Amino acid sequence: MAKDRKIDMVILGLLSHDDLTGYDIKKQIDGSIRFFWKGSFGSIYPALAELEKQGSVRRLKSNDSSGREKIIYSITSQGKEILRAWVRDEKASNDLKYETLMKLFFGGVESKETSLRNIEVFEEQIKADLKVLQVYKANIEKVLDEEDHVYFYLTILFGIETYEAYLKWCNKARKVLA
Amino acid sequence: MAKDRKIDMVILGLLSHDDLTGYDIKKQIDGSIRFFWKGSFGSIYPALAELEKQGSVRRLKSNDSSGREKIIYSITSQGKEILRAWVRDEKASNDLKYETLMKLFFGGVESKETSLRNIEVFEEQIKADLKVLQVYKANIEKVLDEEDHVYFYLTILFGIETYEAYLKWCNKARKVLA
DNA sequence: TATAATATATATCAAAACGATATATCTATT
DNA sequence: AATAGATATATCGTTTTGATATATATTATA
Repeated sequence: MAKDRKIDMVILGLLSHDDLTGYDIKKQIDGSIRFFWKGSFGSIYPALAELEKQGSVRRLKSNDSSGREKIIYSITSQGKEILRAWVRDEKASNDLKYETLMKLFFGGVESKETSLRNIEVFEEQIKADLKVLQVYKANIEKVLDEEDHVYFYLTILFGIETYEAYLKWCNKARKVLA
Repeated sequence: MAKDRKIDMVILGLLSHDDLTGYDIKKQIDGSIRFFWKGSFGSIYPALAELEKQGSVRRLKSNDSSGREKIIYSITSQGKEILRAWVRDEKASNDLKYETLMKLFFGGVESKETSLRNIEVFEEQIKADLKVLQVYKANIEKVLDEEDHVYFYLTILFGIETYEAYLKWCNKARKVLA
């Protein structure tokens, strides 16, 4: 047991760049890092509460004049050290769950047209995501000289490289099935 | 709630090819489909028990003469229909969790050497997996004429295509960091 | 031949994550 | 003024993970 909660590292990582609310964290996960990670409110909010209890993050006063509740979190020096230790740790689990591929793997139980359709749906999604990635790439290339942007840039390149490979595979797969 | 359990589809899919034990299912997940899916005993055994209760799989008599307990499962016609309906359903969630990429994304909190090392570890793993995939490919190309093997072949091609893209990215990433 | 190590096989459990839902406020649009 | 959508926190049942326990069978090695 005592599994390491990966969501903690996402949170600490994002907070190492900026002070954020739980909602902000979710937005960033669904935005710039969605090409290699995902996370839900159901894990973010409880994790923030525990990280605060542990002293890895602290609550900033919400200077929102309205009654709207909003909790802005900030990383502490302890949190920074935990993040650094995790980055230094060589072991990393890279897990993918491609339901599309699983449907294709078991495609023999249905018609060839069904599999072709599943490939098509996958392809459409990838094409849409690739467009977004290319916009990210163009924007970040303008500010690449700033130190921290290099790391963001690398993950964008990863997304583009893999998504282009997916599209290449879609074409091959179509030919093999035909 | 009432989320659809993906592990059920893995199990039904694998049982649509062969009668298997829970242990066999785990071996197949860790073998031929590990390039796009993963699953643990903790989900397999409870899922098998529930699928049996639902009538989607049935228990075959273990004709093992020894005292060794061994439960061989077989898919029922109901199970086959559930599997087919899932394959026909266009929606599919393709989720990846690349801890390596996350470490790189937050690489700014540590030295450049640390990030280069993380890339190196990733690259070694991918190279090893790629070799396995190429062996699979060579073997399956000998029996490609058999109907069901085409679908396996497609997933192998997917693995090779994406892993080669990862390696290309590793080289690019090294250059960008340098 | 004994014995140690590894593979086979099922099962369970706490911790983690998912995905959906509830609640409420703020902002923009019609 | 009404409505729709974005912001924001929180919780809950379900699913999955990853580790561990238990026991037998097989293979390797001393």
